[in-house]
Amino acid sequence: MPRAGTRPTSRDVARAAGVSQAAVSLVLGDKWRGRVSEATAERVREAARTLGYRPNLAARNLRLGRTRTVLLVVPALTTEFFAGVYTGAARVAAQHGFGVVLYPSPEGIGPARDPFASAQSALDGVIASSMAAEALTAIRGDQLPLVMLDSDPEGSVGAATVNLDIAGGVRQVTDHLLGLGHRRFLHLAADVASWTFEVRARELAARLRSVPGASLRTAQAPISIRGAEASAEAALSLAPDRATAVVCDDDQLAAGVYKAARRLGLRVPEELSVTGIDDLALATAIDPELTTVRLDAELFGERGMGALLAVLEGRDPHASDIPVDLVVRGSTARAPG
Amino acid sequence: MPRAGTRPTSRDVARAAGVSQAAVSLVLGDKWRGRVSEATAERVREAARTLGYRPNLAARNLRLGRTRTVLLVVPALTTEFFAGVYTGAARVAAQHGFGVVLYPSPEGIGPARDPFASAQSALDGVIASSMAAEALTAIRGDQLPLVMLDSDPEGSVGAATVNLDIAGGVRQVTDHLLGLGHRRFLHLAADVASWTFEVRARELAARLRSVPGASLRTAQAPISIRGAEASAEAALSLAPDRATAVVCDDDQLAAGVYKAARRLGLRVPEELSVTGIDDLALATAIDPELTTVRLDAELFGERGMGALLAVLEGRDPHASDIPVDLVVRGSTARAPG
DNA sequence: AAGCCGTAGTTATACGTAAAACTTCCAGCG
DNA sequence: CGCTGGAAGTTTTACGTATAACTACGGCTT
Repeated sequence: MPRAGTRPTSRDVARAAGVSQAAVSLVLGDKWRGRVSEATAERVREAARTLGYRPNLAARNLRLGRTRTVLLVVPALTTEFFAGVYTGAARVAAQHGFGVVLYPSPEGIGPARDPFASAQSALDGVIASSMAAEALTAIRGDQLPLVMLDSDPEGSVGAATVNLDIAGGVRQVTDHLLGLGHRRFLHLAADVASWTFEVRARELAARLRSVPGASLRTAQAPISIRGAEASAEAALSLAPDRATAVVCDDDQLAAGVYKAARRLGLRVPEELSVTGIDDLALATAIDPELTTVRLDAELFGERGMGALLAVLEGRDPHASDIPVDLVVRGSTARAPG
Repeated sequence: MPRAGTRPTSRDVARAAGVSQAAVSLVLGDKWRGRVSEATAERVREAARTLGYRPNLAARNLRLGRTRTVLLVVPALTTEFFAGVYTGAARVAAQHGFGVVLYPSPEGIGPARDPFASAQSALDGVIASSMAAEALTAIRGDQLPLVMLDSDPEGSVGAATVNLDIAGGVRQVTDHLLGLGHRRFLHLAADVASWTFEVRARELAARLRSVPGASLRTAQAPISIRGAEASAEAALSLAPDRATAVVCDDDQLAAGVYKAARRLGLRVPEELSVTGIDDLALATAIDPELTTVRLDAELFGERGMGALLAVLEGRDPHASDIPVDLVVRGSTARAPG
């Protein structure tokens, strides 16, 4: 009989079933074939059920030296994108008996010097978005198996990388706008130092360089609607050779451009075409609906977890970029004039 | 010298500092006053530093019988609201040496029968949103300390509750619209069985019952822009006594109403006033900006964690509702006619 | 009949930490 | 001078699990 108020242990189950603790461990761990008779095994299972036995994870983790838990490090969860990444990662993890702990970037959460206060040694591996930069050094110090999301394949020596084909998406957006006759571009860039944004800038510039008569201006903005509004309003005020198309680093920035356009009396898409990246719910909430690049966040998370599992099992995390799709909606139209 | 490839243990630190393992535990656990000399303590700290020692959490948890980790159960993270709740909870938790594990509602994540596959016994307590209903029974079975967010104070026997003053918010919204002359109301309700939504319906109905000539119609919709659009379009098509004000259960639903209004050729706010609840970024992205009730998600999370800490320490989690604010923007105007 | 093997278990141990209980030494007091 | 008491440690144990190593026994082969 287990002492009241305490959770039953495998020893309590053993006592109830009239066997040794080892037998309980074997049966419940599904390692009993040829070691325990079917009748005894059933008695053990029955005892565990009636006592409501749950193995103590701390003890198991200590014994096994691993936790079957991985950490997902993401920037602030201000959009549903990383929620989707989490969902995908957690689904694949669950299929393999793993759990995923979500670690949104500090930003006032705790002692920033130790982003892993709650996790520390209790992890088997880490999946980290390149946007959560400051956490990386700490991870490296712990030399845990690491998968980087949307990060420079060259720069992340040692770590596996899983990337979205952002370059391809930007190419599609640019070609779409060029096809509509646009030549004067504004790139509204996120003011975050992260590879995934560098790719956007690089690809857009590269694409436009090959087009005679094309011009590209760049404005930086914090990733928020208000921030984008201010930045875009300033950039679009230069009347004479104002841009006719604004390529934004993400959908939130695009929503800010809508507001700036409204203030300036510019109609979207007649006088100004706007594009985003992400395809958030926001993209269809605003009017006109936003032409954007759809990123499959859940697939991204699934692939990330898949790669980490591969690393953990000593397999090769063969990385190929995840394709993205241009979704043409009402925010882009033929260039004016 | 610790064997290569393995993390150093407290015994390794002890060896390096020339003391016993117990001394290391005392020093690093800050329980050494009067038990270990300052000089020895410093030697231990130095050794721990140079070896890069991190205590093994599994061992500590096993020894102490607690994990200093709590679970936050929330519905899907499709808006930034629960991200804010997490941030607030995690901040307070960190100040008390606790960690918070986020558990977004299953919805295809894992074996739904066991929502705590990754957590199980490794928890000291749970904070759960009433919107994540199915998880509750499982929690109850584990009889962990529990704090419910936005849940019926009567219904949640035994558990502490922390609530937003949603009723007050609905009252403010209704009074605002009544003051603008509106009498025909449509309530666009979330089709989720949860106390926080029941309160909205009850309070709105109660308020309007006391107003002569006021009418209230209700339409249900899934919490998404598309869902709200379809539901609102149907409800607003009844031409003769169509509602002039739509009170929505949250901002996403309100965004759907905008789209329905656009399809029906109704101008917001001239012909139709619309209100939301939450004050998400979305509220200022749409045009006109949305009149809504601002909920302080971070404060909500802080209070939730505070209440749980109180329960864990045997104190009284004195619960008072968290005030909310009506934010009047461009989506509400005088009733037409 | 001796040896062997498969079945059905048990006993013993290790994981790393925290802390209770013990030891040793020395200073100070009566 | 013997005794007390505090300082500064050490030794030991327990937490609950998984598993390696061992035992006991009956049936079968040779």
